[in-house]
Amino acid sequence: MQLTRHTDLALRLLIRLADLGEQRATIAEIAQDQAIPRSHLMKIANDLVHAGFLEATRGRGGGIRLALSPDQIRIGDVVAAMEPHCEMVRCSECRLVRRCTLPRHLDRAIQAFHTVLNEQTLADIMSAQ
Amino acid sequence: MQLTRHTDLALRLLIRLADLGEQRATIAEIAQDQAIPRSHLMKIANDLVHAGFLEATRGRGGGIRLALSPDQIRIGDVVAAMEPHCEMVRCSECRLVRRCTLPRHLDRAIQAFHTVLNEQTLADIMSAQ
DNA sequence: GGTGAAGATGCATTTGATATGCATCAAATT
DNA sequence: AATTTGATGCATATCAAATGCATCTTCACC
Repeated sequence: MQLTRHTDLALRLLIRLADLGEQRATIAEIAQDQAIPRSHLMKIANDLVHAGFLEATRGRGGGIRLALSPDQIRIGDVVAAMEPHCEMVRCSECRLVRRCTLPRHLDRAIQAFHTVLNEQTLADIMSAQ
Repeated sequence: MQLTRHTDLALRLLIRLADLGEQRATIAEIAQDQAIPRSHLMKIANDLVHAGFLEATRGRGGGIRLALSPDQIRIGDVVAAMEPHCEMVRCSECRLVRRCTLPRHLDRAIQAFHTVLNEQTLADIMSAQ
C-alpha cells in the first residue's frame, strides 16, 4: 500500500516545474538537481506529457514545463494517471465458493482516496505552509 | 497501489472462517482448499491472531477460528492491521527546497480509504449478494 | 544541410520487497 | 511418549519496479 517511486517522483517534478512558472527546464538539469537517475525521470516526464500535464519541446533551448496552470492540476488525477493498475485483490486466484463483494468495496475505497486528493491542486500544495 | 497478497489472503481466510462459524479448521486444510502455500498461510493466520481477529489452539483437534463475531470485524481494520507501512511517498529522499504538504494530504486520503472500508464488516461481506 | 542539444523509445539488467520453502521449536491432546 | 497442531526464524526464489544503455527523432542554430 504505497505509491510507486514513479508516482512519487512525478509529483516532485510537477512541484519543481510549478516553481519555474513559464520557464522551461531540461530533464537532465532536474535529474541532477533532485538526484534522480536521468533515464528514469525521462520516462516519468514522458508519461506526464502523454497524460497532458507537461509540455515538452525538443532540440536546443527545449525542455519541459507545465501544460496547465498549477490550479488546474489536481493531485488525485496525477496519481491516477501514474499508478498502473489499482486492482487491489486478485480475484482470479480466489477459490472461495461464496461470491464476495470485497472488490466492489475496495473500488469505492480507492475512489474515496482519489476524491480526497482531488480536493487539492498543485497550486494549493505550493501555497500552503 | 495494491494490497499485498498477504492482506488479500488474510481477507479470504476470514471469509472462509466466517463460513465455518464456531467450528475450527486447521491451517493445512484451508491452505490446500484455497491453493495457498501452507507456510505462507501460517504466517498470515499468525498475524491475524496477534491482531486479535483469530483464535488459535494447538495440538490434536486444534485449529483456528474467528475470535470475534463477523459483525465485529471491520474490513478497514483488517487491512490496516495487515498492510505494513502506509508511507505513500519517501520524503527523506526529497530534495525540494520548498516544504510541501503532500504527505499530509496523502495521509488524509489513506484515512478516507480506511473509513470507507470500515463501513463494511465481515458479516456484511458474507450476507451481500 | 550539418551539427549538437534536447526529448522518445525499446531492451537488458539490477534491485528490493514480497512470497515461498524449510527446519526447528512449543503447546496441547491422547 | 507420541502425534498433531500452531509459532518462529532463516534461507531462497520470484517478480514488479527501477535503473542503465543504446538508438532514434525532433528542433534550433550556425
